[in-house]
Amino acid sequence: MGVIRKTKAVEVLLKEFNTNSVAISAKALIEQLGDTFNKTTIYRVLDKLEDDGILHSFLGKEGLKWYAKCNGCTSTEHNDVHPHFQCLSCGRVDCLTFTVPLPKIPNRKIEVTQLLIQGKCEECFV
Amino acid sequence: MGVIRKTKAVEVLLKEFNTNSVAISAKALIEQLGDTFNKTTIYRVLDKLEDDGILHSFLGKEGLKWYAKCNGCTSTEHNDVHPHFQCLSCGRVDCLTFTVPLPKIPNRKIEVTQLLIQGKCEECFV
DNA sequence: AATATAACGCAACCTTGTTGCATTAACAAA
DNA sequence: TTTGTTAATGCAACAAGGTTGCGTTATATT
Ligand SMILES: [Mn+2]
Ligand SMILES: [Mn+2]
Ligand SMILES: [Zn+2]
Ligand SMILES: [Zn+2]
Repeated sequence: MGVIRKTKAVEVLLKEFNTNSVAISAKALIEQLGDTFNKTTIYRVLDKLEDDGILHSFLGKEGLKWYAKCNGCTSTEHNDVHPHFQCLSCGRVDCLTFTVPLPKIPNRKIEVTQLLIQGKCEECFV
Repeated sequence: MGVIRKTKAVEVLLKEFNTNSVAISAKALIEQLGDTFNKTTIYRVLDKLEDDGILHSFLGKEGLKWYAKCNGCTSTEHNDVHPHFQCLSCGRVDCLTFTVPLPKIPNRKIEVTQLLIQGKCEECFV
């Protein structure tokens, strides 16, 4: 189940995702807020916000867990699935708005697709 | 640098990938061979075989590291990059032979793309 | 204000993977 | 075949990201 009480931690984490439009890793949030909140709390709040359809998560480089705001998802329906882009120079990660059409794979049922594109972002691309 | 001496561990691991056509996780190899070889050895041999262009690696569900045989790669050129499919029922992972065309992303340079498709494999798809 | 319990902090733990170092074994030269 | 070089191994200790259990705190309801 998701968030029930509007605690300080929920408030601060939500603000973090509302002021930044990029994705944020759990690791970065702990580095940034670890003095204010215990890392267990941060992991738990992120998890609950994902349950609520407010955030979605995905794995970046080296298997690190990243979170970003959802668009039009609910606790019952997580529909906004999309590729993510990770800059190999500055580390920045963001959501891409397009979807890639996959070819039919015979006799297999596709349930999830996760696409991570790595390269140089607008800032780092000369 | 890659493998220089044909040791027992190299031999056994290579056979593992030659008799199975699927991908194998480092974790599974350690579970299977951990009595015969130290896990450190297994990790190191896999790493070297990848350097040699004999194996390629990628991250599966939950950030676990998987390895599979390369086709036509060398130590200097790792060209066979492709999507992977992980069955959510039986856990089996294999390489997909197609490539997905990505749209141009303005002002960004794409260097790597990793696509993991999850669902039900031929065996588990009813 | 009193109560119920969701959320928290803390410590201890788990898992995958890595590092340093002494020992062993592959391989080629003698 | 013996010897010498050093790549590869085993072991123990560590690292990092994340999880769990439990006693305490604070939010929300009455
Ligand atoms: Mn979403
Ligand atoms: Mn390859
Ligand atoms: Zn960048
Ligand atoms: Zn399957």
